[in-house]
Amino acid sequence: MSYEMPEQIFAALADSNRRALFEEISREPTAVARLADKFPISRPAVSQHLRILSDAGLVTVRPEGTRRIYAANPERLEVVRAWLDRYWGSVLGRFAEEIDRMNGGSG
Amino acid sequence: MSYEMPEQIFAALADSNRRALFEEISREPTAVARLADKFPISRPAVSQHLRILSDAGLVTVRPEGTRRIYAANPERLEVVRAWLDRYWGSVLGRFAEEIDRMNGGSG
DNA sequence: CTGGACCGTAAGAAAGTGCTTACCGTAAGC
DNA sequence: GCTTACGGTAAGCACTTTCTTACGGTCCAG
Repeated sequence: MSYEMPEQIFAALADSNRRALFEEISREPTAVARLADKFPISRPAVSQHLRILSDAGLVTVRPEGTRRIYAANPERLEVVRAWLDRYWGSVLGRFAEEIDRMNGGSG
Repeated sequence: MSYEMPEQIFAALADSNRRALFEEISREPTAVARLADKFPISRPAVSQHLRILSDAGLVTVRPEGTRRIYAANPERLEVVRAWLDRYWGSVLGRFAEEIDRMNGGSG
């Protein structure tokens, strides 16, 4: 396949805590401890979620002293949109074939 | 919240077998046994995936004799697109604020 | 009614996920 | 140096997911 599989991205976004973290980070680049304060999970749990988001390319890190500031990488969501567009393209393509067939295009 | 949470949809699409099943079904409404032939998993496994896709509203069923024909419900993906749009809206909103701030909008 | 095709569900095994606590390394401040 | 704040990672646990086989129910053909 010539397009990137959204495997990790969908998996990353499938968890509501991760989606919430991602949206929070999108509002403002944030350090880990601060995220752990805002969410009802421990700091290591936050770290682990951030790891998954990072592996999916959805967030980036910037060290700042002892802190690590996580920022969103919204462009990465283009992969999802591309998947949607491609999907719709093929579905609409099939729909067009159907219409064509109903108009006697091949029968 | 005034918009529907894409919880189940993202979860359903997070599995690659399920995405593949969904795309296959989108190409053409298909019976369970036929899907089981096309995929490297057992028929019950297919049934279970279809259940999850069905619960997420991504597919519909139509009985045909003893067969059950599964068809895709592509409109359901609008929930994903809506999430993306809403996300981008807020991100771009923040970006605009940033620009405004750089132009001395509030400082 | 009997036989065969189709399919959902139950049960159980194996693997994966998400959380916690405990620990260790690194950077800044005294 | 010593202490404090910060955060990644390991270990272990509970829960969930995903698959299998086994079973039972439904519809059509004869």
